[in-house]
Amino acid sequence: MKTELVELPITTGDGIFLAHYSGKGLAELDFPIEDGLVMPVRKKGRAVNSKQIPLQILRWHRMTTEALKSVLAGRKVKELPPLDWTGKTEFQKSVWRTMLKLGPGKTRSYGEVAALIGHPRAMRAVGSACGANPIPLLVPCHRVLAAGGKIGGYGSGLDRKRDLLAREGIRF
DNA sequence: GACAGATGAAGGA
DNA sequence: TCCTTCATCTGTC
Repeated sequence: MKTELVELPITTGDGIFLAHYSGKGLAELDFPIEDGLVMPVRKKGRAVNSKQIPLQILRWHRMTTEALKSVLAGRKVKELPPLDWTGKTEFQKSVWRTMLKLGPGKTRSYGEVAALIGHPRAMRAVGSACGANPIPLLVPCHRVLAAGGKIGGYGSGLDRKRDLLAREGIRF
Protein backbone atom coordinates (compact mmCIF):
# COMPACT_ATOMS: atom_id res chain seq x y z
CA MET A 1 0.00 0.00 0.00
CA LYS A 2 1.31 3.41 -0.89
CA THR A 3 1.07 6.18 1.64
CA GLU A 4 0.23 9.57 0.21
CA LEU A 5 2.16 12.45 1.69
CA VAL A 6 0.89 15.98 2.17
CA GLU A 7 3.41 18.68 1.31
CA LEU A 8 3.42 21.97 3.17
CA PRO A 9 5.97 24.80 2.79
CA ILE A 10 7.76 26.41 5.74
CA THR A 11 9.03 29.92 5.02
CA THR A 12 12.15 30.89 6.97
CA GLY A 13 14.89 33.45 6.61
CA ASP A 14 16.96 30.68 5.03
CA GLY A 15 14.51 29.90 2.28
CA ILE A 16 11.38 27.83 1.91
CA PHE A 17 11.59 24.33 3.35
CA LEU A 18 9.09 21.66 2.36
CA ALA A 19 7.60 19.35 4.99
CA HIS A 20 5.98 16.04 3.98
CA TYR A 21 3.38 14.55 6.32
CA SER A 22 1.88 11.08 6.34
CA GLY A 23 -1.06 10.08 8.50
CA LYS A 24 1.41 9.16 11.24
CA GLY A 25 3.46 12.32 11.43
CA LEU A 26 6.29 14.21 9.76
CA ALA A 27 7.89 11.89 7.23
CA GLU A 28 10.39 14.15 5.42
CA LEU A 29 11.81 17.65 5.46
CA ASP A 30 13.44 19.08 2.35
CA PHE A 31 15.99 21.88 2.29
CA PRO A 32 15.44 24.76 -0.13
CA ILE A 33 17.41 24.13 -3.34
CA GLU A 34 18.95 27.57 -2.89
CA ASP A 35 18.29 30.23 -0.35
CA GLY A 36 14.99 31.88 -1.11
CA LEU A 37 13.89 29.43 -3.76
CA VAL A 38 10.99 27.03 -3.47
CA MET A 39 11.69 23.34 -3.88
CA PRO A 40 9.61 22.19 -6.84
CA VAL A 41 6.71 19.95 -5.87
CA ARG A 42 7.78 16.34 -6.25
CA LYS A 43 5.66 13.40 -7.25
CA LYS A 44 5.87 11.68 -3.90
CA GLY A 45 3.54 14.23 -2.37
CA ARG A 46 0.74 16.49 -3.41
CA ALA A 47 0.05 20.13 -2.90
CA VAL A 48 -3.34 20.67 -1.28
CA ASN A 49 -5.30 23.76 -0.39
CA SER A 50 -5.65 24.59 3.28
CA LYS A 51 -9.30 23.47 3.51
CA GLN A 52 -8.33 19.91 2.58
CA ILE A 53 -5.63 19.56 5.24
CA PRO A 54 -6.63 17.59 8.35
CA LEU A 55 -6.49 19.65 11.53
CA GLN A 56 -4.03 17.19 13.01
CA ILE A 57 -1.54 17.81 10.20
CA LEU A 58 -1.97 21.57 10.60
CA ARG A 59 -1.09 21.15 14.29
CA TRP A 60 1.99 19.09 13.37
CA HIS A 61 2.93 21.71 10.79
CA ARG A 62 2.82 24.49 13.41
CA MET A 63 5.06 22.37 15.67
CA THR A 64 7.43 21.63 12.79
CA THR A 65 7.61 25.31 11.84
CA GLU A 66 8.42 26.36 15.41
CA ALA A 67 10.98 23.56 15.80
CA LEU A 68 12.65 24.41 12.50
CA LYS A 69 12.92 28.08 13.39
CA SER A 70 14.37 27.16 16.79
CA VAL A 71 17.05 24.99 15.18
CA LEU A 72 17.91 27.67 12.63
CA ALA A 73 18.27 30.17 15.49
CA GLY A 74 20.49 27.77 17.45
CA ARG A 75 17.88 27.41 20.18
CA LYS A 76 16.60 24.27 21.89
CA VAL A 77 13.55 22.69 20.28
CA LYS A 78 10.61 22.76 22.70
CA GLU A 79 8.33 20.30 20.99
CA LEU A 80 8.54 18.02 17.99
CA PRO A 81 5.63 16.60 16.01
CA PRO A 82 5.42 12.79 15.79
CA LEU A 83 7.96 11.49 13.28
CA ASP A 84 6.98 8.83 10.76
CA TRP A 85 9.91 6.46 10.24
CA THR A 86 7.84 3.73 8.62
CA GLY A 87 9.94 1.48 6.43
CA LYS A 88 13.23 2.48 8.05
CA THR A 89 15.49 -0.06 9.72
CA GLU A 90 15.83 -0.44 13.49
CA PHE A 91 19.49 0.52 13.25
CA GLN A 92 18.68 3.79 11.47
CA LYS A 93 15.94 4.61 13.97
CA SER A 94 18.35 3.96 16.87
CA VAL A 95 20.89 6.34 15.34
CA TRP A 96 18.29 9.06 14.77
CA ARG A 97 16.78 8.67 18.27
CA THR A 98 20.27 9.13 19.71
CA MET A 99 20.78 12.29 17.66
CA LEU A 100 17.42 13.68 18.86
CA LYS A 101 18.85 13.70 22.38
CA LEU A 102 21.68 16.06 21.39
CA GLY A 103 20.86 19.60 22.39
CA PRO A 104 22.12 22.76 20.67
CA GLY A 105 25.87 23.14 20.93
CA LYS A 106 26.35 19.48 21.84
CA THR A 107 28.19 17.24 19.43
CA ARG A 108 29.13 13.58 19.24
CA SER A 109 31.51 11.74 16.93
CA TYR A 110 30.27 8.96 14.66
CA GLY A 111 32.14 6.52 16.90
CA GLU A 112 30.45 7.87 20.04
CA VAL A 113 27.00 7.57 18.48
CA ALA A 114 27.86 4.01 17.46
CA ALA A 115 28.88 3.20 21.03
CA LEU A 116 25.72 4.80 22.45
CA ILE A 117 23.50 2.50 20.41
CA GLY A 118 25.52 -0.55 21.41
CA HIS A 119 27.55 -1.03 18.20
CA PRO A 120 30.91 0.56 19.06
CA ARG A 121 32.57 -0.46 15.80
CA ALA A 122 29.70 0.53 13.53
CA MET A 123 30.88 4.11 12.97
CA ARG A 124 30.71 3.79 9.21
CA ALA A 125 27.18 2.47 9.42
CA VAL A 126 26.26 5.47 11.58
CA GLY A 127 27.51 7.69 8.79
CA SER A 128 25.31 5.81 6.32
CA ALA A 129 22.30 6.19 8.63
CA CYS A 130 22.96 9.92 8.92
CA GLY A 131 23.00 10.20 5.16
CA ALA A 132 19.67 8.39 4.99
CA ASN A 133 18.06 10.77 7.49
CA PRO A 134 14.83 12.09 5.85
CA ILE A 135 14.35 14.85 8.46
CA PRO A 136 17.56 16.88 8.64
CA LEU A 137 17.75 19.77 11.14
CA LEU A 138 15.00 18.35 13.37
CA VAL A 139 17.01 15.12 13.58
CA PRO A 140 20.31 16.96 14.11
CA CYS A 141 22.69 14.90 12.01
CA HIS A 142 24.78 18.08 11.63
CA ARG A 143 25.81 17.66 15.29
CA VAL A 144 27.62 14.40 14.51
CA LEU A 145 31.28 15.05 13.71
CA ALA A 146 34.19 12.85 12.73
CA ALA A 147 36.80 11.88 15.33
CA GLY A 148 39.17 14.60 16.50
CA GLY A 149 36.58 17.35 16.06
CA LYS A 150 36.83 17.20 12.26
CA ILE A 151 33.67 18.12 10.40
CA GLY A 152 33.13 14.81 8.60
CA GLY A 153 30.49 14.94 5.89
CA TYR A 154 26.96 16.15 5.28
CA GLY A 155 24.50 15.11 2.60
CA SER A 156 23.13 18.62 2.12
CA GLY A 157 26.55 20.21 1.86
CA LEU A 158 29.39 20.85 4.26
CA ASP A 159 28.85 24.61 4.06
CA ARG A 160 25.35 24.16 5.44
CA LYS A 161 26.68 21.91 8.21
CA ARG A 162 29.33 24.48 9.17
CA ASP A 163 26.71 27.24 9.14
CA LEU A 164 24.33 25.30 11.37
CA LEU A 165 27.09 24.46 13.84
CA ALA A 166 28.28 28.08 13.88
CA ARG A 167 24.76 29.21 14.85
CA GLU A 168 25.01 26.89 17.86
CA GLY A 169 28.35 28.35 18.85
CA ILE A 170 30.49 25.45 17.62
CA ARG A 171 33.68 26.50 15.84
CA PHE A 172 36.43 24.53 14.10
C1' DG B 1 26.38 -11.77 -2.27
C1' DA B 2 28.98 -7.87 -3.70
C1' DC B 3 29.79 -3.28 -3.15
C1' DA B 4 29.88 1.34 -1.21
C1' DG B 5 30.09 4.65 2.53
C1' DA B 6 29.12 11.40 6.01
C1' DT B 7 34.71 6.37 9.96
C1' DG B 8 38.61 5.32 12.85
C1' DA B 9 43.05 3.72 14.01
C1' DA B 10 47.67 2.48 13.05
C1' DG B 11 51.97 2.76 10.73
C1' DG B 12 55.36 4.94 7.85
C1' DA B 13 57.59 8.98 5.68
C1' DT C 1 51.83 16.32 10.86
C1' DC C 2 50.12 14.16 6.70
C1' DC C 3 49.07 10.33 3.88
C1' DT C 4 47.96 5.58 3.05
C1' DT C 5 46.14 1.32 4.24
C1' DC C 6 43.20 -1.71 6.41
C1' DA C 7 39.52 -3.29 9.63
C1' DT C 8 34.89 -2.87 10.67
C1' DC C 9 29.57 -2.72 10.21
C1' DT C 10 25.43 -1.76 7.88
C1' DG C 11 22.42 -0.56 3.94
C1' DT C 12 21.35 -1.06 -0.82
C1' DC C 13 20.96 -3.21 -5.17
